[in-house]
Amino acid sequence: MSGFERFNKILNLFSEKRSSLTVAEISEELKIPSSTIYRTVREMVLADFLESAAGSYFRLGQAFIKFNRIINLSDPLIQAGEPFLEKLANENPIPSTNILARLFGDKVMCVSDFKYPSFKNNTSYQKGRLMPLLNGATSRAIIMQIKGKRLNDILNLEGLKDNKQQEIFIRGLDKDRKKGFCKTQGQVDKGLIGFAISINNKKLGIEASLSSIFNSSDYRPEHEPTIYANLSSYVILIERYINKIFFEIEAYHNKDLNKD
Amino acid sequence: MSGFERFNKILNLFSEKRSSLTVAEISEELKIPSSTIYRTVREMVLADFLESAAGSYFRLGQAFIKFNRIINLSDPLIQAGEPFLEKLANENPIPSTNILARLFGDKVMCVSDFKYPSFKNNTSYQKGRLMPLLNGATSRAIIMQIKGKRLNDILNLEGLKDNKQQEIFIRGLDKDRKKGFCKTQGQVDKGLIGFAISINNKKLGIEASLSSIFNSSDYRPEHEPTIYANLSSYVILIERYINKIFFEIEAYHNKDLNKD
DNA sequence: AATATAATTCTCATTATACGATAAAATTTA
DNA sequence: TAAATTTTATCGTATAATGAGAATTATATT
Repeated sequence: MSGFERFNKILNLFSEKRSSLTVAEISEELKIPSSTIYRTVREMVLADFLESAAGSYFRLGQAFIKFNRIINLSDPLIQAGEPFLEKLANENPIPSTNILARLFGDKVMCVSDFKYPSFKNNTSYQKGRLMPLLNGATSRAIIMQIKGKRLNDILNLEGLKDNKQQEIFIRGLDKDRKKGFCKTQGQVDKGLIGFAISINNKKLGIEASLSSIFNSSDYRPEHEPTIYANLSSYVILIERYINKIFFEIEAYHNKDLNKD
Repeated sequence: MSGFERFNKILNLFSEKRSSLTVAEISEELKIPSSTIYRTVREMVLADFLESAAGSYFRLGQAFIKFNRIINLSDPLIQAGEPFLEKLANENPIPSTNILARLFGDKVMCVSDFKYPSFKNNTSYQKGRLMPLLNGATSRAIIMQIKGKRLNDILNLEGLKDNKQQEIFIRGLDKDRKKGFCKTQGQVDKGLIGFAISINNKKLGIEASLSSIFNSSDYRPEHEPTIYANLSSYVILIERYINKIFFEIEAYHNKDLNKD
């Protein structure tokens, strides 16, 4: 096992449920001698990736808060989209959670969310959380941007290996792509209904979606036109803003070049 | 340079201002051959610490969003304190920003903040941002919990090496500690005035503070009693809640032991 | 479409350094 | 204070990281 691999494996032992670990526990989990773990953990503490807590436990360190902040301040999608989430929530005809999600490699992650105060249900969608790739409107509106070999690779990775099932899934995506939006009910959380539209920027490598999630019990068919109108117009605004950011980034890079 | 050190150095090239870099740039900055950087970057991309963006640039990856979320959901201080920040803002006599900050190693970091809607000034205090260690009430209320050799080490690290200056600074802290609170004006941001009280939990290794920041122009001396009353009562609540969490964590660990 | 240029991966010999067993030291608990 | 646990240090060895350069792939230019 290489140094970096070990580093990564140690970090991935931490979770919502298990937020602190002892060296002995890490050593046991990874089947690696504790003398080695001690050395690695010390390095990680020194670099703020871990911090020592009470009772010889270690937990995740401030480096993640720091780097997360940098992402928040610089991610084009978050920059462009976050300001609109609250407005979208206010304009929706019924209480909603509104989500910006992005494809990272082969995972869909929620990068920003705004919940209308009176929206009761606790959605699975929360900033920083990985989403099921094949379920829910949020993810579908992202996956439907991907085609060909890459789509097949991702579907295989997600366990959809059966050729017939894959074909059905892909045909469903094709339909949604033609319609221009996704709508799913209860695929991720029971009692919820979700609507989503794709956000895309090739130049920045952004494959994302904007979605609104409602309680099925609040929802009536006559709401649908407003929901789509809202999503569509905000997606246009967001994509335009992302494009603006792209040119700013490019200008910044070019400025750098001219310095030399 | 060791493998982990390189990994860390690469990450620390990223900042708010410089949020994406090419391999060539990294190689140039660190004076390391690009073949090596390519290999390391590839590993980091695979583990989601970096992601490739447009134009052969790389930026910070989703791992930081993920781990940041785990911290948010599990950090005892954030769990215990965050729910009170909005209430504190509402109860303060004038518009304020309210901050939970913590000592990590030798750095003070804001881990949560709530700004009252009509509070105009853009404070330097934001979640995820490192704070100046020797200035501002927020930091002072943390530093004043530390004594002896450790305090000296930190002061030296921060550049306060002159013995006489150190003595003056420490005597100031002693006074604040006796008073039980800190108050500073314009030390971090001009035109702002800050009040802070220490939060402490030895068992969990938490050295923190709760603070309220106001515009100096809004502030009148007659506000002070209310400000301190608010801060004090919320610190008591927060410390009590942290203690409760400590026992929950302990119970969880013990449960684990019994499994074997 | 063809070529030029840049970006990325691969190969391989060398050396550095990460590794783990064990001992020593420091810290915590009884 | 002693006992136990946690953490650091030591050191020979094996392994895995390194960097130069070639080969491949992707991107840009004409």
